[in-house]
Amino acid sequence: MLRLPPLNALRAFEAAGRHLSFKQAAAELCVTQGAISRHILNLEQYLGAALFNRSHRQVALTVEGLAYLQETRAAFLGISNATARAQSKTGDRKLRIKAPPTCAIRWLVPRLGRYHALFPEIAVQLTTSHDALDFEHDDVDVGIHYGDKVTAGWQSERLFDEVLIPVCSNKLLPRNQRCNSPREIARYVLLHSIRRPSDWRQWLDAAGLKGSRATQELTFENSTMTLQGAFDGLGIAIAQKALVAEDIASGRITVPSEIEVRNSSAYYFVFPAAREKSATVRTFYRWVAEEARATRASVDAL
Amino acid sequence: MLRLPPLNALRAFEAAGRHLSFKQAAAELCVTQGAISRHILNLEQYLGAALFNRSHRQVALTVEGLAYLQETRAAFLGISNATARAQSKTGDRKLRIKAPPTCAIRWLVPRLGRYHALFPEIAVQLTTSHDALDFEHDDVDVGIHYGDKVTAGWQSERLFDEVLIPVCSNKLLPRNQRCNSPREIARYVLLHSIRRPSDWRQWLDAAGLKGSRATQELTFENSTMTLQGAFDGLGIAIAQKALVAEDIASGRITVPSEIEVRNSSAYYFVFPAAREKSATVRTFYRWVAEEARATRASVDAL
DNA sequence: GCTACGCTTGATATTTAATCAAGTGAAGCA
DNA sequence: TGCTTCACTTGATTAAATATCAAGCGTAGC
Repeated sequence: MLRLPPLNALRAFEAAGRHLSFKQAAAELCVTQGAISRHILNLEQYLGAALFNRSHRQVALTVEGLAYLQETRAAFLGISNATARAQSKTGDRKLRIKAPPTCAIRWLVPRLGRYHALFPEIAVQLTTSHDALDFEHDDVDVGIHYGDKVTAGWQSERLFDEVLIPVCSNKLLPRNQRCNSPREIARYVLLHSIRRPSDWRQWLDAAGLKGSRATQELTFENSTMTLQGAFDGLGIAIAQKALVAEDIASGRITVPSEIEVRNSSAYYFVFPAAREKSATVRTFYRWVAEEARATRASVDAL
Repeated sequence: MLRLPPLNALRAFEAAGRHLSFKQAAAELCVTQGAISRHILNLEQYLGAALFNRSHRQVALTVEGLAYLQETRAAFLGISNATARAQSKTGDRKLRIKAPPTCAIRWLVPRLGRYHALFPEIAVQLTTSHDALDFEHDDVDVGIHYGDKVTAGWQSERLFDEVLIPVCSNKLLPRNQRCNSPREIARYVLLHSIRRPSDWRQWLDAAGLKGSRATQELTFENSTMTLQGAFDGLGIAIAQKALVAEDIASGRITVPSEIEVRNSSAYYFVFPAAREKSATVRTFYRWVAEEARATRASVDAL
C-alpha cells in the first residue's frame, strides 16, 4: 500500500514549479491563481516543509522544493506517457469529425493543421455533409451543427452566429469601396447557392428592398462554389461573415455594403454527452472553442 | 505542459489493479466500493479503453490495463519515495506526543512498538505529564487529553471513557471470584493514588456505601504505582477499565466486584486543528483511533 | 507618495466525489 | 429449478473538496 500526497495539489505544484509563477500555473490549469495558492499551501502542510520561498511578486523553489519537483515531474511524465500509450492501443486516438461542407472547407480545414501540430498523435478524419448529425448511426465522434437549436443529450459549444453579408471581388468593386445603396447592389449579378436559396431574399428584405428582384442571377451547386464565383469576380455573393472574415481582413475580398443580417441560426460544436470524459474529445473541444473565440474576435474587429 | 488523466481515479485504479478487487481497493482507500467503481469507469472513459474485464464477482485486468497499471505504479512509487524524502529533509518525520503518565505507560507504550513497526521512518518522542496540554508552548505535535471537554481549535478523537472498577491480585482473591458485597471490599486494604483522591469515594458512593470509610488505606504517589501495588497483592486498587482490560482478559488481575462507575471524563487524542493536514499527524491519528477502537471492543467484551 | 502587480486569505459558490440503497447477473447449493 | 449470495453497477442524494470572488498585503518601480 502506497502512501501518496494529495495528487491534485501535486499537479498544481508541478505546474507552479515549472512556471515559477502561481499565476501562469493557474492559467495552464484553467483555474484562478488563488486555487493554486491553496493547493500548494495544502501540499506544504502535508509535507511539513516549505516548497516555495515567497517574495515580492515572485516565488522561488526551496532546495527541497526543487528536489521534489524534479522527482514529481519524472513521475508525472511517466504517467503522461503511459496514458498516451494506453489511449493509443485500443483507445481513442482518432477523432472523426462531421461538419457542413462550407464551414468545414472555409473554417475548419484551414485550422486543422494547427491542431495536428499540437496533437500529432491524434488521427483526424473529417467528413462533410449537409445531413443532420446522428451520433447513433454516423460513426462520428464530434460534429459541427448548423441550426438554431441542439439535440438533447448533446454537449454543445456555440462557435459563431450566422451573419449574412454581401461579398465580391476587388475586380468588381475596388477595395473598401461601398455601394451607395442596396439598390445599387441589386443591379450586379447576384450569386446564389442551391442549398441556401433564401439568403439573398433575407438580405434584400433587411436592406429595405422587400419584394424586389435582382437584375441578373447566377446559381451554384453549393456555397463554396458560390463564394469562389464571387472571388473570381462573377458577381456579388451572400456569405456568412465568420467564414470570410479572414478574406475580408486580408483584403482578398470586398464587402460592398454595411448591411448585415443576423438570424437565429449558428454553428455549434457538438458531441454526445456520454463522450464528455474522453480525453481526445475534451482536448478537441477546448481547442475548437478557443479557435472560435479568436474567430469571433476577428469578426467583431471588422 | 503535461496532459494528465484524473489523478484520483488513477490512484483508485492502482489500488484496484493491485488487489484485483474493487472491494479491497475501497477498503484500502477508506471509501465505499461504489466510489472505486465510478473512479475506474471515469478513467476508462477518459482513456477510451477498458482497463478491467468484469466478470462474475471478480475483475481481471485487460492487456492494456496490466501495462497501464505497471507504468502507473512505477510513477506512484516515485511520488511516494519523493514525498518521503521531502518529508524527511526538513519535514515532520518526527512525532512528539504528550500524554498523562498512566495512560502513556499502561496503554500507549505497549502499542507504540506496533506503530513503529508500521512506520519505522517516524521518530516518536513521548513525554508524560499531568499538566494540561498547551500546543502553543509545549513543542509537541499531538497529545492525549484527559477530561470532559476539549479546547476549541483542537481536533480530537475520543479514545475511551473513564470507567472505574476495583482490581486486585489473584493472591488476594482467587481469579473470577467476586466479593459478595461492596461492604466486603471495603474491608480490604484500599489502594489510593495521590493524583486521584476521589476515585474510591466515587466508587463507594455508587456501590451504596455513601459516607463509609475503608478499614485500611494505602496511598501511592501515582496511579501506576497504585496499580503495581494491586498487582503485588497489597490490596484493592481502583483502576480505569480501559487501562487494565488486557490484564483482566489475560487473568493477571481480578475484578472483585461488578460495580462500575462511569463518569463524564474520557481520554481524547488531540492535536491543533492547524496541523490537520500533516501526513505524520494524520497517519498517527488513524492508527491511534484504530487501536482505541480495538481497546473499546475488548473492554466491552469483558 | 502612488500605483501596479502577484500572492494570500476569509466567505461563499460550485463542482466533484462519496454514500446509500436498489438493481443486476452468475456461481453455488438445495 | 429456484433460491441465496456476493461483487460490481447505477440513480439519487449528501457531503466534501475545490474554485471563485473580492479584499488585503507588501514591495518594486515610477
